Amino acid sequence: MSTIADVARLAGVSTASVSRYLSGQRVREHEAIEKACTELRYRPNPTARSLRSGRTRSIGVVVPDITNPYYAAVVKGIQDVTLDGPYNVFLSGTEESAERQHDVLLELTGRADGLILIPATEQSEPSRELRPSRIPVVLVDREAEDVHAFDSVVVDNTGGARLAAEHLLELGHERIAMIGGPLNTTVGRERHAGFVDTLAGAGIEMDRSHDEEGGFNVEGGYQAALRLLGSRPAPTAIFSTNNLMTIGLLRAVNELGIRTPDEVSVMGFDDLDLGALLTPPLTCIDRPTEAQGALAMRLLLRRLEEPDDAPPRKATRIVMDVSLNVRGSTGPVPAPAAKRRR
Amino acid sequence: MSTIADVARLAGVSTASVSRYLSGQRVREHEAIEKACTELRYRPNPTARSLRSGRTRSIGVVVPDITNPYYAAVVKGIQDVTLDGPYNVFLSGTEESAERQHDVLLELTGRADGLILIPATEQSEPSRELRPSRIPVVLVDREAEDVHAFDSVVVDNTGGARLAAEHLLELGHERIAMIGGPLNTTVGRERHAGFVDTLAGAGIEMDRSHDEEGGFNVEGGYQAALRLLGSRPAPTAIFSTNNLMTIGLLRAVNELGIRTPDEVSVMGFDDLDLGALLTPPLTCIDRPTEAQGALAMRLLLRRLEEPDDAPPRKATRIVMDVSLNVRGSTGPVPAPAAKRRR
DNA sequence: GCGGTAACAGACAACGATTACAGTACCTCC
DNA sequence: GGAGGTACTGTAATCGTTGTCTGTTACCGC
Repeated sequence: MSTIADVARLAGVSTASVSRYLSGQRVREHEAIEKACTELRYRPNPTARSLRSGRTRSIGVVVPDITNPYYAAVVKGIQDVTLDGPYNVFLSGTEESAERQHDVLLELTGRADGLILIPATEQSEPSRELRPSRIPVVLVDREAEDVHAFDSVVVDNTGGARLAAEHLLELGHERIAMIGGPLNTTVGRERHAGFVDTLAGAGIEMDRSHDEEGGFNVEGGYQAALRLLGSRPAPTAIFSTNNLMTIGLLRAVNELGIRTPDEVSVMGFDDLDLGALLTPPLTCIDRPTEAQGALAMRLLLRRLEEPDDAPPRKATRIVMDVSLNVRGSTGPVPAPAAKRRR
Repeated sequence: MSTIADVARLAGVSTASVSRYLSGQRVREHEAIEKACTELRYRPNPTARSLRSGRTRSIGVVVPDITNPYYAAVVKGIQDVTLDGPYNVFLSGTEESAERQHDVLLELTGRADGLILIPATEQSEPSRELRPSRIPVVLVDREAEDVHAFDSVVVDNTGGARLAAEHLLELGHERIAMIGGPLNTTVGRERHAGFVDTLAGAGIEMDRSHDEEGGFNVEGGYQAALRLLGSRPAPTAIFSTNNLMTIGLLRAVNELGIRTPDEVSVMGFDDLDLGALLTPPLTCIDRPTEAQGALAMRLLLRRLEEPDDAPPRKATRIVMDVSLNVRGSTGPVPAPAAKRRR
């Protein structure tokens, strides 16, 4: 690899002139320099630039698991925004482990100018690692304990859960179950509260045994669904509060040979990749995914482009709307027959 | 951020001693240095290290589209291997564009020690960008024109297509259609040849109108499927040669209200995320995904850890086996009735 | 012809780490 | 006591770039 010194020598000027030429300043020998650059196939060394300038021109993106289509979509949204900019993306996975997240954050704060983080768990308070380094951070999907410390992009979890509850109520369901996430996460809490409170507002108290927790993963959703579908009286509708648990739920329904929506209505928070192609197609709460990532990246860019002496700006918190996507997996309560029987 | 000089000052030693301490050499004042390091929360600046050592401790991973679950799985496999190593991962997307791939490669060759590349298209010969930089590259899934230039990890496309053809033949199908990929890609060619040749070997010539091309994307698969399902006589079985086109195919089948496998058997190359949960569950050619990524990363690590003066090693080409996963979407040819009718 | 001022030039010092080199202390052994 | 070895130390050069500082030149108006 040739260096700026090689170019300078070939063009018969100083390295300073080459540097100036590269940064677009007027330079007398610009023709000779340009010629030398192409001849030597010169590309400035990004590492040296970073050392000198103190900016790495990289951002770090930390997700729990890239194979989760939701996270992949967020990353895609981020990439769409970075596309024409100067920033490259470091991608790291935490596997939902607080310890690993700690390591990853420590590593990336040294290598990146800014971070987009989907926290693994909320106990794993990222403030400790992140505050001292002073680099800007945007949280996506989940929030940190100290909401005001970082910019964040989240969705209206409470509202989404309310939409789900209202939809099921409208269909006439009363024995309604939910598969929630851990209540020590904001997302878990909000979706739980939004759902339970809406039911309560309609005078329906959810049976304790119908209030399951599935750990936001496929297996947890599957086990929870098995318990729900085996309970008597069984729920006539089940709301799963994230995509992975919905997959577990569908697997359980499938294995038990239970018909949807004739015997039980099911719906999820988050669409599935093939949600529309399932039989019946999945009713769900839809939320923006790529748009969430894109928005997070724009927030981050705004921070990165701020001059160092700019007055500190308060953390921005963006809440994105979700919508109800009614397809075939929810239907009227299979009431009369089933009810009369007992 | 504190520097090695700060630590040295606080510990009352030279920067050289601190550096030696950090690299594990015996140092007299190691206690004072350790204390100073923790007190100042010292973390060595990776950029400075890179500049000095000439190694960035990063690798670049270039995929066409991270929202494709197959590519996401490959990335996951790569991450699993990097987990405990010193390497960080730059992730870039090419959006299947040769031009964008060109830019990305140019950018990453300057910032990474090695590259794992899933080429966007094969016309976009990556050799031109990559050869001069001398950094090791491993190709995944698709190959470059000059096979011997780079390590690669691919799957047995021909064998997979053969398995698919044999499966359909065993079920008694004769009017068999395929939705292939572009024939200017190795993958497209191999899957096409494997399928067509196997049919021919059984004395079955595929109708020209049943030999569709779907561009390896959802829309292409959908359009091709519409044409196939509308053709007369319609095929009794359709083989789609990648996951995206399979989604398009399923969408078309769904919209037209055609029953599988009663009216038409469908199968795909690559499993789908929810393939097992579809009704009927999807028969497909299964291939390793995360394992492909992990293997690629190990190949790359081997190159990266080679001393600079090592004798040049020939390119390694690894072909991974695929398997047939029979589920419900393929069945016996709906023969008698349909056949007799004409 | 001269002072003043653009408009550019090159030398050199950073940025933060590593490492070759050249000490310097201390110990051992004759 | 001195030679020679061991075990460490600090100084300074280096990686490739950029920005500051200090020229140097050309051209302007008077």
